[in-house]
Amino acid sequence: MRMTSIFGKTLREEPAEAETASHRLLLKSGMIRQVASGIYSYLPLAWRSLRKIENIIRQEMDAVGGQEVRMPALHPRELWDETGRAEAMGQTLFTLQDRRERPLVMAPTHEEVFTLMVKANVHSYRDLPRILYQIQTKFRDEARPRGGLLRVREFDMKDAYSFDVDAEGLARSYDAMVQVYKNIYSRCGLPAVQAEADSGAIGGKDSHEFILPAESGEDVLLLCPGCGYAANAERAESVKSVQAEEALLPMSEVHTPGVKTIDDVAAFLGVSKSNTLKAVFYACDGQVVFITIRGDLDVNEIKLKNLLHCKELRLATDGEVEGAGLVAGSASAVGLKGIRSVADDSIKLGANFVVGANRPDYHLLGANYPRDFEPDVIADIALAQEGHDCRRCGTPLEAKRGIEVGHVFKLGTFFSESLGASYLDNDGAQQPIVMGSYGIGVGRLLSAAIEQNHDQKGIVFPKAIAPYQVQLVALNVENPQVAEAAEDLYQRLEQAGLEVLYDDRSETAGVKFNDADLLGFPVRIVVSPRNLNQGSAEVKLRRESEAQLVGLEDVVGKAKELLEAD
RNA sequence: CGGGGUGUAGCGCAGUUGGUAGCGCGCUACGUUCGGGGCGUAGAGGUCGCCGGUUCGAGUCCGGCCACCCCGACCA
Repeated sequence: MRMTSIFGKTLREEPAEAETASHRLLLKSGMIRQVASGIYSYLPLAWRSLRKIENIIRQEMDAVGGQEVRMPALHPRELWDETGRAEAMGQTLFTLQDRRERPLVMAPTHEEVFTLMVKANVHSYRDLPRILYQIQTKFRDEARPRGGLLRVREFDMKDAYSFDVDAEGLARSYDAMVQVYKNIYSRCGLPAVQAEADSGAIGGKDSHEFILPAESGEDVLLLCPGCGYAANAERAESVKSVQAEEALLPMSEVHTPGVKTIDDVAAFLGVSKSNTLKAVFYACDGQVVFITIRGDLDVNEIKLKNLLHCKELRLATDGEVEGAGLVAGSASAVGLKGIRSVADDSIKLGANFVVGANRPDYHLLGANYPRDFEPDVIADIALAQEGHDCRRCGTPLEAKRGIEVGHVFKLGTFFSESLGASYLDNDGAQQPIVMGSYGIGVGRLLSAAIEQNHDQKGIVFPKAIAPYQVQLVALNVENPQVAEAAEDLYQRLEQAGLEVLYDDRSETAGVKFNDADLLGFPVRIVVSPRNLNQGSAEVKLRRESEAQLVGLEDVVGKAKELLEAD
């Protein structure tokens, strides 16, 4: 392709809208164009890269026996009502009506239609296992699209679904898919970390996310440098310190005028925060829930939401707290009646806690579980944080922001049971099909790859996903010798099967070099009067600063060699 | 949905007390220059986000709306 022919232009000035590196570089290089919030057009360079990513995904999926299919993006809403997901997805689901006012949805994912298709085509254990996938457009009305292609409302996604006879089969499919994902990231130049993830209210038991550490990411990853444990902060567990054993003291009241927060209580009474219990009030589908957690810890709302099985969880309003007869700032579960009470298991790790006295300006000393209070449920609902110790090896955990570049779920039988997808086992008994689901966003992978691979001057494309492999730069194209040599080289490079973008514009050297650095193809070849005087051209990798002079006849070989070694 | 910000040429921006809209980049033509965004001359390019109001007159003042960006909440 010639630079004078290609559709799309690089920008000289920084796009004002873009803050994250990949967004800025995608706009500046003229690869994408925004149409509306979270909706983008892809120009030829971006599209070539996206197709390369898709093909890598196809190759890896096919290698484990995945079969590519194609599902509709438009679904009848009743299908989503049947599994309850229309309600669960809420406003994220794009909905519309057809001319007869029948409700439809623009599909955000495809568990339902895949399950139905399998229901129609799988009847026996002999038809299993299967792994099906598609690469197709998804629609999600995200509350806040951001970061260019990082979070958008319309995007191409590879979604795969596994269908097995039992949990053991699912485990095999799941492991195979995990390996597929690792291969994909490695080929795309992404050091993604496999992390334990929350599977959501409808997901099954096991779930992992693949997270690329990056400042621009939206997720928080907790990593153990000691043993490699990695988990999304939504789900991570950590060691809660254990207080030294001490004899139980009787409860006694203490006057604490104006003291409300845990910090104030600990400071006023001269105790550590882990010697206090904190009361937090949530509204779970409108019902006030009383949470008790040790003062040094915070509530993980995802864990709490999963525990309570509620659709909507939020902090209770002041009105709701008062209405429930609770005293904010001096509340505790001691003597609590008529309100659902949940506690973090940290209440067992210590004794003689300071708690609220349930009347303003007073606290209680020497509160002990279960002598003085007994919550309805005790579970791990604490937020793991940086500096907490790893559950497995005790090393302090590190926190990193990251981009979720893939998510795998063990779904179990939720969808097969709600939609009636079953098979006959070899005893002739009906069994629900056991499912897994696996997703990768193609555009997010591209932007993540750029987040990971760029420098001050521009993109440094990993070779497998670069729109072109070679940028051929001719300086002084008006010079007939340069034009002739560059044309000849261009032909020979293409004949050798290399993908070349030939910069045949009459621009100055600075413009061309800056554009070459911005676009960031792996190999740059420079033809100029200076090089031609030595019968040579210059060959250089984008990620290296030093070029080498190579005889014109050897340039094609050198370019191939560099690409293979890269 | 809460908080903050921005809408003027393809991109980046200026526009004073209200008086018929400007700069840089890019684009077109010509000339010059030629190894890291060179220079000159001449051009083309605008419903000033939208609607309403005030006024002789609104990019500018007032009211309403819309869009986009950032932080947070949310995210099967």
